[in-house]
This record gives sequence, C-alpha cells and structure tokens, in this order.
Amino acid sequence: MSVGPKQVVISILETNCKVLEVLGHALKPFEISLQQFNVLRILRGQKGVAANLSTVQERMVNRMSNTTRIIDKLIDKEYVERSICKNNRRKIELFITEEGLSLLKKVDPIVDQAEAEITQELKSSEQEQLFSLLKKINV
Amino acid sequence: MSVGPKQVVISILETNCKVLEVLGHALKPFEISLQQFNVLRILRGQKGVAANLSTVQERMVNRMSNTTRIIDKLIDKEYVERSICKNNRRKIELFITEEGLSLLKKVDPIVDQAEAEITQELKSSEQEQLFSLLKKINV
DNA sequence: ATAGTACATTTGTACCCACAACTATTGTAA
DNA sequence: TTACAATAGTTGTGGGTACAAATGTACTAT
Repeated sequence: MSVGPKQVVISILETNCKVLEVLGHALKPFEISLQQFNVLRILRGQKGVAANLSTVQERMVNRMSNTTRIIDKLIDKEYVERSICKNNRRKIELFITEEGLSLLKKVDPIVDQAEAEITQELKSSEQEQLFSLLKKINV
Repeated sequence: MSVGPKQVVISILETNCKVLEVLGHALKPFEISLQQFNVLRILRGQKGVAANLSTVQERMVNRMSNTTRIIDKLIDKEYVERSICKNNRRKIELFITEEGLSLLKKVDPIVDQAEAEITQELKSSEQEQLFSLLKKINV
C-alpha cells in the first residue's frame, strides 16, 4: 500500500494518541494534567524570575486561550503563586513554589521513563531522523 | 543540540497541534469537528451495511467512551440515522444519510488539500520514512 | 486632564471528553 | 421459570478547552 499525505496525517494522530496515553498515565498518580505539568516546567525554567501569562502561553506546546484557569488549578494545589506586578499593574507575576519544585523533582524521572518507553523502538539515529522530519512539518 | 526521547515526544505533540489546527480550520466552514468527520467517513465505508457503536469505536483513531454523543450531533444535523436492530434489540444500526454523503463529497477535497498542505515540505520518500518511523512507535 | 486605543488578563458560554453508574436486553444454568 | 451474569448502549458528573466578550490598566495625542 502506498503512503501519501493521508496516511502520514493519520499516523501522526495515532502517535499523538499513544503519547498522551502514556504520559497521562505517568502523571495520573500525581493528579496533574499534562498541560499543568508543562506550565510547571515552564515556571521552573524561569529560575526565580517572574513569568507573566503571555510568557507562559508562548512557551506552551499548544497555545491556549485560557491558561488562566490551568494556573488557577496549580494555585489551588499550592504549586504556584500569583501576584500583581508593581510596575505594571496589568501584568501578573507567576512563581513556582517550593512544593511545586519538589513535585517536579518527583515527577521528572517518571516522565523521563515514559518518554523513553514511547521511543524505545527507535534507535538513536532513527530518533534524530524522526525529529528532523517532524520539524519540517512544524515549519 | 542532541536529540533524545524528550525532543522527539515534544515534536510529536507540536506536530499534532499543527495537524489539528490545519484540519480544524479546513472543517470549520462545514461546522463539523474532526471526530464527527471521521465517524461519517467510517459510516460511508460501510457502503450501506449497518454499523453499530462498537464497530465505529474500533475504527476511530482514538477510541472514545462516548461516541454516542458525537453521533447525537450528527443525527441532529441529519447526516446520520439511527435505528434499533430487529434481531438483537440491544444493538443499534447506524447509517449515513444522503445528506451525509453529499457533505462528505464536498468536504473530502478540502481535507485532501489540507493534508497535502501539512506534508508539503516532505518529499514522497520522506513521507514513507516518517510513516514507518511513526508506525514503530505505534506498535 | 480627557478621550481614544492598545494591551494583559479574566470571565462567560458552549463544546468535548473520560470515567463511572445506570438501563435495557440477551444468554445461561440451576 | 427464575436468578444471575454478560453485553450494548446511554446518561451523569467532573473536568478540560476554545472562542468571544468583558474588565481593568497603561499609553498616547490632543
């Protein structure tokens, strides 16, 4: 059977499904969604520097309209703190808390393992190949 | 920068995002979701033979628990008909209507074009390569 | 100062989805 | 026949998410 755009697109969708399943399963015991986890990682990446909403949105895998409510969840769980920027009161400042950091410390190896599981059938060179092919699609 | 499982997984998520965006945009004028479109295509594939819920679910890209409600939408729009199987009254029979078929006839070329757009940066051989790499992940 | 505009975030509305509980139907075995 | 299990599908609940409208804030020109 010949491979054309339709087959490629379907296999992308299927693969994504698998990724969400494996990562979701890995995160489930910690009771955070993949989106919430990603936001936490972005905030950790700030290394103490405050982030505002638009910064977070820019760095998210899929930009979402209501990052606000994802962050609300993280604040409820006390993994994130939010305050108003003193210089520009229409901006907010987001920080990851100590609890957030220690959660990530626990979750990271589990996620690493899940990611390794997903790619286990690919040799290192194949991973590079796949990566560069996907990059072409992602412009 | 070296490519490992984490980079591969992220690029899969990003690519999926792009695919959903392009396909979603293509389907938007027709006011159906990607899921609804896929269900319609599955029903058309039956070529007049009745399908029941589990048949549809098996063939969906991501099996969902509530295919019922997706089909409800399609029935509202009169693209699908549902009746109760006479031999086994706990089964339902699903058919695509004439309107459903003519919708698909209009949508198909638009979707084909969207799929071509997604993969436009890939040569034919690269599409085959990508396909086979993704298949390895999808077991 | 004041009006107009652009920006940053929040809120409202309407879907979409997973999971679990539920109803209805059929099969089966004492 | 009756009780119990298995099957097919639906519904309730609790989230998640997109899009648009609303709010609050800051900047700009008059």
